[in-house]
Amino acid sequence: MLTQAPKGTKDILPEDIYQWNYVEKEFSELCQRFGYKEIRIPVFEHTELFQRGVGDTTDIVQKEMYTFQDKGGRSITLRPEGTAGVVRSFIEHGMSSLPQPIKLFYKITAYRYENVQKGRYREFNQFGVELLGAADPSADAEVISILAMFFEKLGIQNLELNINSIGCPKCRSKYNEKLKEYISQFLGDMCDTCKDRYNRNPMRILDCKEEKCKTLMKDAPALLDNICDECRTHFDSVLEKLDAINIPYNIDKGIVRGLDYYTKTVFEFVSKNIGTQGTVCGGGRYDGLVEECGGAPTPGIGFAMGVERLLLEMQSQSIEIPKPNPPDIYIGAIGHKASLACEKLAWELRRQNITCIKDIMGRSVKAQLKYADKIGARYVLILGDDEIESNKAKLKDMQTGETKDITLDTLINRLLKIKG
RNA sequence: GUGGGUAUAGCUCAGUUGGUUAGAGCGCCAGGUUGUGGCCCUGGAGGUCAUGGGUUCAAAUCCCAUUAUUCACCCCA
Repeated sequence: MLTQAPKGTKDILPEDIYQWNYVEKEFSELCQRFGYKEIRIPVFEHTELFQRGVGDTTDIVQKEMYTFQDKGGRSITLRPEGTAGVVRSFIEHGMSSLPQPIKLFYKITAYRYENVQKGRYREFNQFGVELLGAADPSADAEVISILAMFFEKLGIQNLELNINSIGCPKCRSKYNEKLKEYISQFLGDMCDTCKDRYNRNPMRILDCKEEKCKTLMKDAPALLDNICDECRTHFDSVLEKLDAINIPYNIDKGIVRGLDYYTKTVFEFVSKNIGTQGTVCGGGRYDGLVEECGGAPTPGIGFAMGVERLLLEMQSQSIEIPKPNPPDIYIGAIGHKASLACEKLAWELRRQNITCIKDIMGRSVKAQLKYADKIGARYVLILGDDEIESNKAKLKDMQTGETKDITLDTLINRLLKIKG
């Protein structure tokens, strides 16, 4: 146990970190290109924020939160997602009096106590965007287009965009009545969880994977066919805008996001080849959330993307991520005098932005060369007494194996030139 | 919370019907004359055979439990 990371957590090792750095950088750059600014929010919040924001009836709040009491007796929860914290920050810092809309993005870890499987961990990483203060369908389309462009930028193909509208509270309560009426005739034949859902959140029954429930629900009225005129117009307009920028989508009447705050547009990008947890990202509109959390009524829309799933998908599509450059030069020293000269030289090279590795093991020349080879150094310079005397050294090109005489004074310029 | 698979060196894996001191490849470290990598050769370090019980003269091997891991259900990113 002592030497084992807790269940559902993972080290990201030095040999893999370039992949994370790459997608993080690409995401940040793209968001900024759309006018979004990064926000960093706390890893933990007051538990009630998530109870209120994510919703008391959700699985996340009911059984998946890392909740504990701090030494001051407060109930604290590790964030299970990012939206609630961002909304809290929006309210706390009075962002409604900044020029609207507020466009934010973030890169966070999140925590859910669930059983682990492929593409699902207890500590996981999300990239997210929240757009607050814009009620227009253009906002929905913009947020979705960030994702489409992000995938395009990374070279990811064939993710399916599924989209739906789950209406506003008004049409949803009407629909819930209608749905319950439909279900009531054979409620007795459904699975236990669905019986439970019937009272708490009947819409979830549409999502049940039990065969018997599925067949019973086959002819159930779809929410999308029962939303009010305003929601319908909004939805049609979102689709029209997606068409205008050639983003393909499937209308999926079955999408019911698992968080209570969603209204109107909900969507997800799904992969078929990274296992059963194929949702790479999901999002939607949450026009009631800011008010629910104590702010002025403010529309909002956003998404969250699972970075582990994103990387899985990139691997499954064999997308190559640029690897970091190997060291420009390795400097080896023989003897005391040389090692002092070597310190000075390495310092100067590094100051000039040259990646320089030097011996700190006191190894033999042969071992130093071996090491330089293993770390992929482009050049090797060996310094001994002779070189210091003559102020000349042999610079070895590790790719060709050639060595050339070079005066030490010109080394830096020479390397800078080679680097381009 | 539920079900299946798996657990031997840093990594990938052998290990016979239970039978001496548990192996290989890769990796790591050192060496193969005086100051030069890759290939080759030699040597070395590194294992509580996941943990705890049980059966047996004898267990990495058979049985039970626990833990971890993995895949799936549920749910989600």
